[in-house]
Amino acid sequence: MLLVEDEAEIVGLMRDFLEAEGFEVHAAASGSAAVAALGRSRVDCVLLDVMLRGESGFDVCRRLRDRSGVPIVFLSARGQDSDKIRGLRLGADDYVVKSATPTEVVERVKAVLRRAGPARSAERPPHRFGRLEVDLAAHEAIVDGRRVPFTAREFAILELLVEHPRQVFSRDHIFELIWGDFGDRSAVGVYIRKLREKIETDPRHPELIVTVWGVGYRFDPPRAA
Amino acid sequence: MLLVEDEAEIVGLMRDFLEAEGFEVHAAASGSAAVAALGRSRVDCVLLDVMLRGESGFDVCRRLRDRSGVPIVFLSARGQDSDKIRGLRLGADDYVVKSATPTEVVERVKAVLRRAGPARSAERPPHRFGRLEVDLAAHEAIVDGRRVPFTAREFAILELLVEHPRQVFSRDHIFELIWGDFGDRSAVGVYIRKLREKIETDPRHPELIVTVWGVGYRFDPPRAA
DNA sequence: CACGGAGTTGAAGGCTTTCTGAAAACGGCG
DNA sequence: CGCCGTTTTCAGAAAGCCTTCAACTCCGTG
Repeated sequence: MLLVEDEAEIVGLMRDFLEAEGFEVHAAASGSAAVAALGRSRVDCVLLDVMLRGESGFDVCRRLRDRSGVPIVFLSARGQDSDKIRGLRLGADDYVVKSATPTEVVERVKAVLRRAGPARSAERPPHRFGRLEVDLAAHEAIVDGRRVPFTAREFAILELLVEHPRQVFSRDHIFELIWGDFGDRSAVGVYIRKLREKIETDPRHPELIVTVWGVGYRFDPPRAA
Repeated sequence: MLLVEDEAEIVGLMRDFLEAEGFEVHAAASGSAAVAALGRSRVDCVLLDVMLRGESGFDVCRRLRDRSGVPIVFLSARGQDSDKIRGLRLGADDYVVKSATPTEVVERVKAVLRRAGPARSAERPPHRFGRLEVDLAAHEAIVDGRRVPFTAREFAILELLVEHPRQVFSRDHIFELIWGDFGDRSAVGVYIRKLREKIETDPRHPELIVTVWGVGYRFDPPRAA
Protein backbone atom coordinates (compact mmCIF):
# COMPACT_ATOMS: atom_id res chain seq x y z
CA MET A 1 0.00 0.00 0.00
CA LEU A 2 1.54 3.25 -1.16
CA LEU A 3 0.26 6.45 0.40
CA VAL A 4 0.98 9.58 -1.65
CA GLU A 5 0.32 12.59 0.53
CA ASP A 6 2.32 15.61 1.64
CA GLU A 7 0.49 16.53 4.81
CA ALA A 8 2.25 14.77 7.64
CA GLU A 9 -0.83 14.78 9.82
CA ILE A 10 -2.91 12.89 7.32
CA VAL A 11 -0.07 10.50 6.58
CA GLY A 12 0.11 9.65 10.27
CA LEU A 13 -3.62 9.21 10.61
CA MET A 14 -4.08 7.03 7.58
CA ARG A 15 -0.97 5.03 8.33
CA ASP A 16 -2.32 4.14 11.75
CA PHE A 17 -5.59 2.90 10.39
CA LEU A 18 -4.14 1.05 7.45
CA GLU A 19 -1.50 -0.67 9.53
CA ALA A 20 -4.11 -1.67 12.06
CA GLU A 21 -5.79 -3.50 9.18
CA GLY A 22 -2.61 -5.30 8.31
CA PHE A 23 -1.47 -3.21 5.39
CA GLU A 24 2.19 -2.49 4.95
CA VAL A 25 2.25 1.24 4.34
CA HIS A 26 4.86 3.12 2.36
CA ALA A 27 4.51 6.89 2.20
CA ALA A 28 5.60 9.24 -0.55
CA ALA A 29 5.29 13.01 -0.41
CA SER A 30 5.66 13.70 -4.11
CA GLY A 31 4.92 12.21 -7.48
CA SER A 32 8.54 11.31 -8.12
CA ALA A 33 8.82 9.64 -4.77
CA ALA A 34 5.68 7.69 -5.58
CA VAL A 35 7.00 6.47 -8.91
CA ALA A 36 10.26 5.48 -7.26
CA ALA A 37 8.47 3.58 -4.52
CA LEU A 38 6.38 1.76 -7.09
CA GLY A 39 9.53 0.46 -8.71
CA ARG A 40 11.19 -0.43 -5.44
CA SER A 41 8.64 -2.42 -3.52
CA ARG A 42 5.67 -4.57 -4.29
CA VAL A 43 2.70 -2.22 -4.16
CA ASP A 44 -0.81 -3.63 -4.21
CA CYS A 45 -2.70 -0.37 -4.10
CA VAL A 46 -2.07 3.37 -4.20
CA LEU A 47 -3.91 5.93 -2.09
CA LEU A 48 -3.34 9.24 -3.82
CA ASP A 49 -4.08 12.78 -2.66
CA VAL A 50 -5.52 14.93 -5.41
CA MET A 51 -3.78 18.05 -4.19
CA LEU A 52 -0.08 17.80 -3.63
CA ARG A 53 2.25 20.73 -3.21
CA GLY A 54 3.50 21.75 -6.60
CA GLU A 55 1.84 19.13 -8.72
CA SER A 56 -1.58 17.75 -9.38
CA GLY A 57 -2.58 14.32 -8.23
CA PHE A 58 -3.96 13.76 -11.70
CA ASP A 59 -0.51 14.09 -13.22
CA VAL A 60 0.83 11.66 -10.69
CA CYS A 61 -1.99 9.30 -11.53
CA ARG A 62 -1.07 9.41 -15.19
CA ARG A 63 2.57 8.72 -14.43
CA LEU A 64 1.71 5.80 -12.22
CA ARG A 65 -0.73 4.43 -14.77
CA ASP A 66 1.93 4.60 -17.44
CA ARG A 67 4.02 2.06 -15.68
CA SER A 68 1.59 -0.08 -13.77
CA GLY A 69 -1.96 -1.30 -13.61
CA VAL A 70 -1.94 -0.99 -9.85
CA PRO A 71 -5.30 0.02 -8.34
CA ILE A 72 -5.46 3.72 -7.46
CA VAL A 73 -7.82 5.34 -4.98
CA PHE A 74 -8.06 9.11 -4.99
CA LEU A 75 -8.28 11.06 -1.78
CA SER A 76 -9.62 14.58 -2.06
CA ALA A 77 -10.46 17.48 0.18
CA ARG A 78 -13.45 18.53 -1.87
CA GLY A 79 -16.04 16.30 -3.32
CA GLN A 80 -16.48 18.12 -6.57
CA ASP A 81 -17.84 16.17 -9.46
CA SER A 82 -15.26 17.35 -11.90
CA ASP A 83 -12.48 16.00 -9.75
CA LYS A 84 -14.19 12.70 -9.39
CA ILE A 85 -14.80 12.30 -13.05
CA ARG A 86 -11.31 13.34 -14.05
CA GLY A 87 -9.84 10.95 -11.56
CA LEU A 88 -11.88 7.99 -12.63
CA ARG A 89 -11.35 8.75 -16.27
CA LEU A 90 -7.61 8.67 -15.74
CA GLY A 91 -7.95 5.10 -14.66
CA ALA A 92 -8.38 5.49 -10.93
CA ASP A 93 -10.46 2.82 -9.24
CA ASP A 94 -12.27 4.83 -6.63
CA TYR A 95 -12.57 8.25 -5.15
CA VAL A 96 -12.99 9.18 -1.48
CA VAL A 97 -13.41 12.58 0.12
CA LYS A 98 -11.22 13.35 3.09
CA SER A 99 -14.24 14.13 5.23
CA ALA A 100 -14.93 10.42 5.17
CA THR A 101 -13.80 8.62 8.29
CA PRO A 102 -10.50 6.77 8.05
CA THR A 103 -12.43 3.59 8.66
CA GLU A 104 -14.48 4.30 5.60
CA VAL A 105 -11.41 5.00 3.53
CA VAL A 106 -9.97 1.68 4.62
CA GLU A 107 -13.19 -0.03 3.64
CA ARG A 108 -13.10 1.49 0.18
CA VAL A 109 -9.49 0.43 -0.25
CA LYS A 110 -10.39 -3.10 0.72
CA ALA A 111 -13.31 -3.12 -1.68
CA VAL A 112 -11.08 -1.96 -4.51
CA LEU A 113 -8.54 -4.63 -3.69
CA ARG A 114 -11.17 -7.32 -3.68
CA ARG A 115 -12.46 -6.19 -7.01
CA ALA A 116 -9.09 -5.61 -8.61
CA GLY A 117 -7.37 -8.65 -7.19
CA PRO A 118 -9.21 -11.49 -8.85
CA ALA A 119 -10.02 -9.51 -11.96
CA ARG A 120 -6.42 -8.66 -12.64
CA SER A 121 -5.11 -12.11 -12.01
CA ALA A 122 -7.83 -13.51 -14.21
CA GLU A 123 -6.70 -11.45 -17.14
CA ARG A 124 -3.12 -12.41 -16.67
CA PRO A 125 -2.22 -15.76 -18.12
CA PRO A 126 -0.54 -18.23 -15.77
CA HIS A 127 3.21 -18.04 -15.30
CA ARG A 128 4.93 -20.85 -17.17
CA PHE A 129 8.36 -22.20 -16.36
CA GLY A 130 9.01 -25.47 -18.10
CA ARG A 131 7.49 -28.17 -15.96
CA LEU A 132 6.11 -25.65 -13.48
CA GLU A 133 3.06 -23.57 -14.14
CA VAL A 134 1.62 -21.15 -11.59
CA ASP A 135 -1.99 -20.10 -12.06
CA LEU A 136 -2.74 -17.10 -9.88
CA ALA A 137 -6.46 -17.01 -10.65
CA ALA A 138 -7.00 -20.65 -9.75
CA HIS A 139 -4.60 -20.32 -6.84
CA GLU A 140 -2.90 -23.47 -7.91
CA ALA A 141 0.25 -24.76 -9.56
CA ILE A 142 0.71 -27.46 -12.13
CA VAL A 143 3.86 -29.53 -11.82
CA ASP A 144 4.67 -31.93 -14.62
CA GLY A 145 1.05 -31.72 -15.68
CA ARG A 146 -0.15 -32.69 -12.24
CA ARG A 147 -2.29 -30.27 -10.26
CA VAL A 148 -0.77 -29.56 -6.90
CA PRO A 149 -2.75 -27.87 -4.13
CA PHE A 150 -1.16 -25.16 -2.04
CA THR A 151 -2.19 -23.64 1.25
CA ALA A 152 -2.69 -19.91 1.40
CA ARG A 153 0.68 -19.20 2.92
CA GLU A 154 2.59 -21.56 0.72
CA PHE A 155 1.08 -19.99 -2.33
CA ALA A 156 1.85 -16.48 -1.16
CA ILE A 157 5.54 -17.31 -0.97
CA LEU A 158 5.54 -19.21 -4.22
CA GLU A 159 3.90 -16.27 -5.91
CA LEU A 160 6.44 -13.87 -4.50
CA LEU A 161 9.37 -15.94 -5.70
CA VAL A 162 7.91 -16.77 -9.06
CA GLU A 163 7.11 -13.16 -9.83
CA HIS A 164 10.74 -12.21 -9.30
CA PRO A 165 12.78 -14.91 -10.99
CA ARG A 166 16.46 -15.12 -10.06
CA GLN A 167 16.07 -12.47 -7.40
CA VAL A 168 17.38 -13.39 -3.97
CA PHE A 169 15.09 -12.76 -1.01
CA SER A 170 16.48 -12.86 2.50
CA ARG A 171 14.52 -14.72 5.14
CA ASP A 172 13.78 -11.44 6.85
CA HIS A 173 12.56 -9.86 3.66
CA ILE A 174 10.25 -12.74 2.85
CA PHE A 175 8.96 -12.74 6.37
CA GLU A 176 8.16 -9.06 6.30
CA LEU A 177 6.41 -9.28 2.95
CA ILE A 178 4.29 -12.30 3.79
CA TRP A 179 3.83 -12.21 7.53
CA GLY A 180 4.49 -8.68 8.67
CA ASP A 181 6.62 -7.43 11.47
CA PHE A 182 6.13 -9.85 14.31
CA GLY A 183 6.83 -13.52 14.56
CA ASP A 184 9.42 -16.18 14.25
CA ARG A 185 11.50 -15.88 11.08
CA SER A 186 12.31 -19.56 11.11
CA ALA A 187 8.85 -20.21 9.75
CA VAL A 188 10.16 -19.15 6.38
CA GLY A 189 12.47 -22.13 6.23
CA VAL A 190 9.63 -24.48 7.00
CA TYR A 191 7.59 -23.16 4.13
CA ILE A 192 10.48 -23.27 1.71
CA ARG A 193 10.77 -26.93 2.53
CA LYS A 194 7.08 -27.49 1.88
CA LEU A 195 7.32 -25.72 -1.44
CA ARG A 196 10.31 -27.81 -2.44
CA GLU A 197 8.50 -30.99 -1.49
CA LYS A 198 5.71 -29.99 -3.82
CA ILE A 199 7.51 -28.61 -6.84
CA GLU A 200 11.03 -30.06 -6.90
CA THR A 201 11.84 -33.29 -8.66
CA ASP A 202 14.27 -34.13 -5.87
CA PRO A 203 13.61 -31.99 -2.79
CA ARG A 204 17.02 -32.93 -1.41
CA HIS A 205 18.70 -31.26 -4.32
CA PRO A 206 16.49 -28.32 -5.16
CA GLU A 207 16.85 -26.78 -8.58
CA LEU A 208 13.90 -24.39 -8.67
CA ILE A 209 14.12 -22.83 -5.25
CA VAL A 210 17.80 -22.64 -4.43
CA THR A 211 19.45 -21.62 -1.18
CA VAL A 212 21.95 -18.79 -1.39
CA TRP A 213 24.06 -19.55 1.60
CA GLY A 214 24.15 -16.80 4.21
CA VAL A 215 21.78 -14.69 2.15
CA GLY A 216 18.40 -16.24 1.42
CA TYR A 217 16.44 -18.01 -1.31
CA ARG A 218 16.03 -17.53 -5.02
CA PHE A 219 13.70 -18.91 -7.66
CA ASP A 220 15.58 -20.20 -10.70
CA PRO A 221 13.45 -20.95 -13.74
CA PRO A 222 14.62 -24.06 -15.59
CA ARG A 223 17.26 -23.34 -18.22
CA ALA A 224 15.56 -25.10 -21.07
CA ALA A 225 12.42 -23.03 -20.78
CA MET B 1 -28.25 3.41 -24.40
CA LEU B 2 -30.94 4.83 -22.15
CA LEU B 3 -29.94 5.97 -18.67
CA VAL B 4 -32.85 6.24 -16.22
CA GLU B 5 -31.64 8.12 -13.20
CA ASP B 6 -32.68 11.24 -11.35
CA GLU B 7 -29.46 12.19 -9.63
CA ALA B 8 -27.66 14.61 -11.87
CA GLU B 9 -24.26 13.73 -10.48
CA ILE B 10 -24.58 10.10 -11.37
CA VAL B 11 -26.04 10.89 -14.76
CA GLY B 12 -23.00 13.02 -15.55
CA LEU B 13 -20.54 10.48 -14.29
CA MET B 14 -22.07 7.54 -16.12
CA ARG B 15 -22.62 9.54 -19.25
CA ASP B 16 -18.95 10.41 -19.42
CA PHE B 17 -17.88 6.86 -19.08
CA LEU B 18 -20.41 5.44 -21.47
CA GLU B 19 -19.70 8.03 -24.11
CA ALA B 20 -15.99 7.44 -23.71
CA GLU B 21 -16.78 3.85 -24.71
CA GLY B 22 -18.65 4.97 -27.77
CA PHE B 23 -22.23 4.65 -26.52
CA GLU B 24 -24.81 7.20 -27.47
CA VAL B 25 -26.42 8.10 -24.17
CA HIS B 26 -29.96 9.35 -23.61
CA ALA B 27 -30.95 10.25 -20.09
CA ALA B 28 -34.40 10.09 -18.53
CA ALA B 29 -35.21 11.21 -15.01
CA SER B 30 -38.52 9.41 -14.61
CA GLY B 31 -40.35 6.32 -15.70
CA SER B 32 -42.58 8.18 -18.10
CA ALA B 33 -39.61 9.91 -19.66
CA ALA B 34 -37.97 6.52 -20.06
CA VAL B 35 -40.97 5.00 -21.78
CA ALA B 36 -41.18 8.01 -24.05
CA ALA B 37 -37.50 7.82 -24.92
CA LEU B 38 -37.88 4.14 -25.67
CA GLY B 39 -40.53 4.96 -28.23
CA ARG B 40 -38.63 7.86 -29.70
CA SER B 41 -35.14 6.57 -30.33
CA ARG B 42 -33.54 3.24 -30.93
CA VAL B 43 -32.38 1.98 -27.55
CA ASP B 44 -30.09 -1.00 -27.35
CA CYS B 45 -29.85 -1.18 -23.58
CA VAL B 46 -31.38 0.44 -20.50
CA LEU B 47 -29.45 1.31 -17.34
CA LEU B 48 -32.09 1.74 -14.65
CA ASP B 49 -31.78 3.11 -11.14
CA VAL B 50 -33.82 1.13 -8.63
CA MET B 51 -34.68 4.16 -6.59
CA LEU B 52 -36.22 7.03 -8.45
CA ARG B 53 -38.00 9.93 -6.87
CA GLY B 54 -41.65 9.06 -6.60
CA GLU B 55 -41.65 5.66 -8.25
CA SER B 56 -39.88 2.39 -7.96
CA GLY B 57 -37.44 1.24 -10.59
CA PHE B 58 -39.28 -2.05 -10.55
CA ASP B 59 -42.45 -0.44 -11.80
CA VAL B 60 -40.47 1.25 -14.51
CA CYS B 61 -38.91 -2.06 -15.40
CA ARG B 62 -42.32 -3.65 -15.78
CA ARG B 63 -43.52 -0.82 -17.98
CA LEU B 64 -40.47 -1.03 -20.18
CA ARG B 65 -40.74 -4.79 -20.38
CA ASP B 66 -44.35 -4.52 -21.46
CA ARG B 67 -43.38 -2.82 -24.63
CA SER B 68 -39.89 -4.07 -25.40
CA GLY B 69 -37.45 -6.89 -24.93
CA VAL B 70 -34.63 -4.42 -24.58
CA PRO B 71 -31.87 -5.53 -22.16
CA ILE B 72 -32.18 -3.87 -18.76
CA VAL B 73 -29.41 -3.44 -16.20
CA PHE B 74 -30.39 -2.37 -12.71
CA LEU B 75 -28.33 0.11 -10.77
CA SER B 76 -28.85 0.17 -7.02
CA ALA B 77 -27.49 1.98 -4.02
CA ARG B 78 -27.15 -1.24 -2.17
CA GLY B 79 -27.70 -4.85 -2.93
CA GLN B 80 -28.83 -5.56 0.56
CA ASP B 81 -32.54 -6.05 0.06
CA SER B 82 -33.95 -8.57 -2.27
CA ASP B 83 -33.69 -5.93 -4.96
CA LYS B 84 -31.59 -8.14 -7.09
CA ILE B 85 -33.97 -11.01 -7.04
CA ARG B 86 -36.96 -8.88 -7.72
CA GLY B 87 -35.12 -7.14 -10.48
CA LEU B 88 -34.04 -10.27 -12.20
CA ARG B 89 -37.44 -11.83 -11.79
CA LEU B 90 -38.95 -8.85 -13.54
CA GLY B 91 -36.84 -9.61 -16.53
CA ALA B 92 -33.78 -7.50 -15.91
CA ASP B 93 -30.56 -8.79 -17.42
CA ASP B 94 -28.09 -7.77 -14.79
CA TYR B 95 -27.75 -5.92 -11.57
CA VAL B 96 -24.92 -3.68 -10.35
CA VAL B 97 -24.46 -1.92 -7.03
CA LYS B 98 -23.52 1.73 -7.19
CA SER B 99 -20.43 1.19 -5.09
CA ALA B 100 -19.04 -0.51 -8.16
CA THR B 101 -16.74 1.73 -10.16
CA PRO B 102 -18.14 3.24 -13.34
CA THR B 103 -15.64 1.18 -15.25
CA GLU B 104 -17.17 -1.93 -13.82
CA VAL B 105 -20.67 -0.79 -14.66
CA VAL B 106 -19.60 -0.23 -18.24
CA GLU B 107 -18.13 -3.70 -18.31
CA ARG B 108 -21.38 -5.21 -17.14
CA VAL B 109 -23.33 -3.29 -19.74
CA LYS B 110 -21.01 -4.52 -22.43
CA ALA B 111 -21.34 -8.06 -21.16
CA VAL B 112 -25.11 -7.81 -21.29
CA LEU B 113 -24.96 -6.47 -24.82
CA ARG B 114 -22.64 -9.24 -25.86
CA ARG B 115 -25.04 -11.72 -24.41
CA ALA B 116 -28.18 -10.10 -25.71
CA GLY B 117 -26.94 -9.28 -29.18
CA PRO B 118 -26.57 -12.74 -30.67
CA ALA B 119 -29.03 -14.27 -28.26
CA ARG B 120 -31.93 -12.24 -29.50
CA SER B 121 -31.98 -13.97 -32.81
CA ALA B 122 -30.29 -17.29 -32.10
CA GLU B 123 -30.62 -18.76 -28.65
CA ARG B 124 -27.38 -18.88 -26.75
CA PRO B 125 -26.39 -22.42 -25.91
CA PRO B 126 -26.32 -23.24 -22.21
CA HIS B 127 -23.06 -23.91 -20.40
CA ARG B 128 -22.23 -27.58 -20.46
CA PHE B 129 -19.80 -29.21 -18.07
CA GLY B 130 -20.03 -32.96 -18.31
CA ARG B 131 -22.90 -34.04 -16.13
CA LEU B 132 -23.77 -30.47 -15.23
CA GLU B 133 -25.61 -28.17 -17.55
CA VAL B 134 -26.45 -24.62 -16.58
CA ASP B 135 -28.98 -22.76 -18.64
CA LEU B 136 -28.74 -19.08 -17.76
CA ALA B 137 -31.61 -18.11 -20.00
CA ALA B 138 -33.98 -20.66 -18.50
CA HIS B 139 -32.59 -20.04 -15.04
CA GLU B 140 -32.18 -23.69 -14.34
CA ALA B 141 -29.62 -26.44 -14.18
CA ILE B 142 -29.65 -30.05 -15.27
CA VAL B 143 -27.60 -32.52 -13.29
CA ASP B 144 -27.17 -36.01 -14.69
CA GLY B 145 -30.12 -35.35 -16.93
CA ARG B 146 -32.28 -34.50 -13.96
CA ARG B 147 -33.73 -31.05 -13.67
CA VAL B 148 -32.80 -29.44 -10.40
CA PRO B 149 -34.61 -26.38 -9.08
CA PHE B 150 -32.62 -23.53 -7.62
CA THR B 151 -33.68 -20.62 -5.52
CA ALA B 152 -32.78 -17.17 -6.77
CA ARG B 153 -29.80 -16.75 -4.52
CA GLU B 154 -28.47 -20.20 -5.15
CA PHE B 155 -28.62 -19.67 -8.85
CA ALA B 156 -26.93 -16.29 -8.65
CA ILE B 157 -23.92 -17.85 -7.00
CA LEU B 158 -23.90 -20.84 -9.29
CA GLU B 159 -23.98 -18.49 -12.25
CA LEU B 160 -21.10 -16.45 -10.91
CA LEU B 161 -18.94 -19.50 -10.39
CA VAL B 162 -19.86 -21.22 -13.61
CA GLU B 163 -19.14 -18.16 -15.70
CA HIS B 164 -15.62 -18.02 -14.33
CA PRO B 165 -14.37 -21.60 -14.31
CA ARG B 166 -11.27 -22.31 -12.24
CA GLN B 167 -11.17 -18.83 -10.83
CA VAL B 168 -11.05 -18.57 -7.06
CA PHE B 169 -13.53 -16.26 -5.41
CA SER B 170 -13.08 -15.25 -1.80
CA ARG B 171 -16.08 -15.28 0.49
CA ASP B 172 -15.90 -11.52 0.68
CA HIS B 173 -15.80 -11.15 -3.04
CA ILE B 174 -18.78 -13.41 -3.60
CA PHE B 175 -20.68 -11.64 -0.91
CA GLU B 176 -20.03 -8.27 -2.41
CA LEU B 177 -21.04 -9.34 -5.87
CA ILE B 178 -24.24 -11.11 -4.88
CA TRP B 179 -25.40 -9.36 -1.74
CA GLY B 180 -23.75 -5.96 -1.70
CA ASP B 181 -21.76 -4.25 0.94
CA PHE B 182 -23.46 -5.04 4.22
CA GLY B 183 -24.29 -8.30 5.88
CA ASP B 184 -22.95 -11.46 7.34
CA ARG B 185 -20.40 -13.14 5.11
CA SER B 186 -21.04 -16.54 6.63
CA ALA B 187 -24.14 -16.80 4.48
CA VAL B 188 -21.86 -17.59 1.58
CA GLY B 189 -20.77 -20.83 3.18
CA VAL B 190 -24.34 -21.91 3.69
CA TYR B 191 -25.18 -21.40 0.05
CA ILE B 192 -22.10 -23.19 -1.12
CA ARG B 193 -23.28 -26.14 0.90
CA LYS B 194 -26.70 -26.00 -0.71
CA LEU B 195 -25.21 -25.87 -4.16
CA ARG B 196 -23.01 -28.83 -3.39
CA GLU B 197 -25.97 -30.79 -2.12
CA LYS B 198 -27.67 -30.19 -5.42
CA ILE B 199 -24.92 -30.65 -7.98
CA GLU B 200 -22.21 -32.81 -6.43
CA THR B 201 -22.22 -36.58 -6.69
CA ASP B 202 -20.90 -36.77 -3.16
CA PRO B 203 -21.40 -33.48 -1.32
CA ARG B 204 -18.93 -34.59 1.33
CA HIS B 205 -16.19 -34.70 -1.26
CA PRO B 206 -16.99 -31.92 -3.67
CA GLU B 207 -15.36 -32.02 -7.07
CA LEU B 208 -17.18 -29.26 -8.89
CA ILE B 209 -17.17 -26.55 -6.25
CA VAL B 210 -13.93 -26.94 -4.39
CA THR B 211 -12.76 -25.13 -1.29
CA VAL B 212 -9.43 -23.39 -1.51
CA TRP B 213 -8.50 -23.31 2.12
CA GLY B 214 -7.94 -19.88 3.56
CA VAL B 215 -8.83 -18.30 0.24
CA GLY B 216 -12.28 -19.08 -1.06
CA TYR B 217 -14.17 -21.29 -3.52
CA ARG B 218 -13.60 -22.29 -7.11
CA PHE B 219 -15.65 -24.00 -9.78
CA ASP B 220 -13.71 -26.79 -11.44
CA PRO B 221 -15.28 -28.19 -14.58
CA PRO B 222 -14.80 -31.95 -14.90
CA ARG B 223 -11.56 -32.78 -16.71
CA ALA B 224 -13.03 -35.00 -19.37
CA ALA B 225 -15.39 -32.31 -20.54
C1' DC C 1 39.56 -32.05 11.48
C1' DA C 2 36.86 -29.87 14.91
C1' DC C 3 33.90 -26.06 15.69
C1' DG C 4 30.05 -22.58 15.22
C1' DG C 5 26.65 -20.79 12.85
C1' DA C 6 23.31 -21.44 9.02
C1' DG C 7 20.01 -24.28 7.11
C1' DT C 8 16.94 -28.49 7.17
C1' DT C 9 13.88 -31.92 9.01
C1' DG C 10 10.01 -34.04 11.47
C1' DA C 11 6.38 -33.93 14.43
C1' DA C 12 2.66 -32.11 17.59
C1' DG C 13 -0.27 -28.60 19.83
C1' DG C 14 -2.92 -24.57 19.20
C1' DC C 15 -5.73 -22.07 16.54
C1' DT C 16 -8.24 -20.34 12.66
C1' DT C 17 -11.18 -21.55 9.03
C1' DT C 18 -14.81 -24.23 7.33
C1' DC C 19 -18.76 -27.25 7.76
C1' DT C 20 -23.03 -28.72 9.82
C1' DG C 21 -27.58 -28.72 11.63
C1' DA C 22 -31.22 -26.32 13.08
C1' DA C 23 -33.98 -22.50 14.32
C1' DA C 24 -35.44 -17.78 13.66
C1' DA C 25 -36.61 -13.99 10.52
C1' DC C 26 -38.33 -12.59 6.33
C1' DG C 27 -41.34 -12.00 2.23
C1' DG C 28 -44.78 -13.32 -0.94
C1' DC C 29 -49.35 -15.26 -1.49
C1' DG C 30 -53.77 -16.85 -0.60
C1' DC D 1 -53.84 -12.74 9.06
C1' DG D 2 -51.58 -17.16 8.72
C1' DC D 3 -49.06 -20.35 5.77
C1' DC D 4 -45.01 -21.82 3.28
C1' DG D 5 -40.72 -21.63 1.06
C1' DT D 6 -36.52 -18.81 1.13
C1' DT D 7 -32.94 -16.47 3.36
C1' DT D 8 -30.20 -15.37 7.31
C1' DT D 9 -28.16 -16.23 11.62
C1' DC D 10 -25.83 -18.91 15.06
C1' DA D 11 -23.29 -22.07 17.88
C1' DG D 12 -20.90 -26.31 18.17
C1' DA D 13 -18.08 -29.78 15.70
C1' DA D 14 -14.70 -30.99 12.46
C1' DA D 15 -10.98 -30.20 9.52
C1' DG D 16 -6.64 -28.60 8.26
C1' DC D 17 -3.21 -25.10 8.58
C1' DC D 18 0.30 -22.43 11.04
C1' DT D 19 3.67 -22.13 14.35
C1' DT D 20 6.97 -23.77 17.24
C1' DC D 21 10.82 -26.38 18.71
C1' DA D 22 14.44 -29.47 19.23
C1' DA D 23 17.41 -32.44 16.92
C1' DC D 24 20.03 -32.97 12.91
C1' DT D 25 22.88 -31.88 8.74
C1' DC D 26 25.61 -28.97 6.04
C1' DC D 27 28.95 -25.31 4.97
C1' DG D 28 32.86 -22.37 5.80
C1' DT D 29 36.62 -21.29 8.84
C1' DG D 30 40.56 -21.68 11.69
